[in-house]
Amino acid sequence: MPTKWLSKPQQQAWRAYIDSVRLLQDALDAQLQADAGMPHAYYEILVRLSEAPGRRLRMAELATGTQSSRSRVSHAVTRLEQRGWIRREPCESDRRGQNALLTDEGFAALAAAAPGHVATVRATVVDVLSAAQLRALADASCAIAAAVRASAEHDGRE
Amino acid sequence: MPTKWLSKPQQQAWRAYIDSVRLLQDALDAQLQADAGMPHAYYEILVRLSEAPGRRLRMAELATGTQSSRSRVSHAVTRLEQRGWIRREPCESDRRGQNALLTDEGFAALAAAAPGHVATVRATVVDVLSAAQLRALADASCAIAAAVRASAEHDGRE
DNA sequence: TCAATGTAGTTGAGTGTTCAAGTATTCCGT
DNA sequence: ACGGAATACTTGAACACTCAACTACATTGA
Repeated sequence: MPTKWLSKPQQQAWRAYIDSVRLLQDALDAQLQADAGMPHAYYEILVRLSEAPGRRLRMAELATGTQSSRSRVSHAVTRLEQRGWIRREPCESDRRGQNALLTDEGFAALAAAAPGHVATVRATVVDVLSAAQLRALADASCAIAAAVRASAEHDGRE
Repeated sequence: MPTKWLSKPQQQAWRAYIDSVRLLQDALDAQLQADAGMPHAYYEILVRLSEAPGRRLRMAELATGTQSSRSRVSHAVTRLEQRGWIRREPCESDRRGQNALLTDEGFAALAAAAPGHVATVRATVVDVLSAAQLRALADASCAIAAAVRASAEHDGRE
């Protein structure tokens, strides 16, 4: 099957999108690294844990919750454990499992980092889009996420 | 100033967006790594060079063109040079400068990688959104990119 | 002309991510 | 009950990126 290339407007849209994504991610990482000493991915891990009952989650849940690989989470938790922000504990019901548990220090670090992060998110995304634009962005994002998951499944099952 | 937290719909939109971004970037990297042996960032470097007159660009232009830091591009070009896909050459007009030049092998590698990449972009983004959605995504992206650049400038000048 | 300042690019150390391979445990079918 | 397959998680090596420091050249202004 011959490749169906992108039309001009499609290509422009794609580039605008992917460029903005790179800029935004770098900005988020830079802000959190400078002000809170952690990359954005780590911040998201702390957020998930802080919202979980008992501030603890199975490693796999943490991975799916943050759209990450198990390996990534495993390494990240190791790092966060070294800083005293997370503890590991064995899982009751499944002896293969581990829970990651947010410590009080971790919660404090998250609480300290949150205002600056939210300010950045507002300054770069939420406050520069109209409500309708933000909704449209969310809709498109859901469609994209679903498509990525679908195509990953496709690849997996052959 | 007390932090102005995100409203519920704002937070949902933000999470949908940032989750989809992570999924998509990982998918793009995985596809290109598997099929073409390079990460997405390297692919974009080759694309920029392929479109430039004489297939060559100053390092700094390459950096701004790919929304990257100079350091990132410098490391990447070193790596791509080792694979024979890029060559460096001194710049005529400014003896501090370097041009990155896409080799024929590099162009061939890009040509080989392009169909698979475009297919992924279609399957995950372009073909799953309506024309209107894609336009909306592009608009939002432009606003985001502008805001990121503006806030970076803000930080820089103090 | 010359010193000060700015710009272009590189480098190395430290950090984060991926990939493949590993261990340990649980699940499933017979 | 038991052997094979699946699941949960970790690990180490290779790779990519960041940050700060560095060299080299250019520009500015007195």
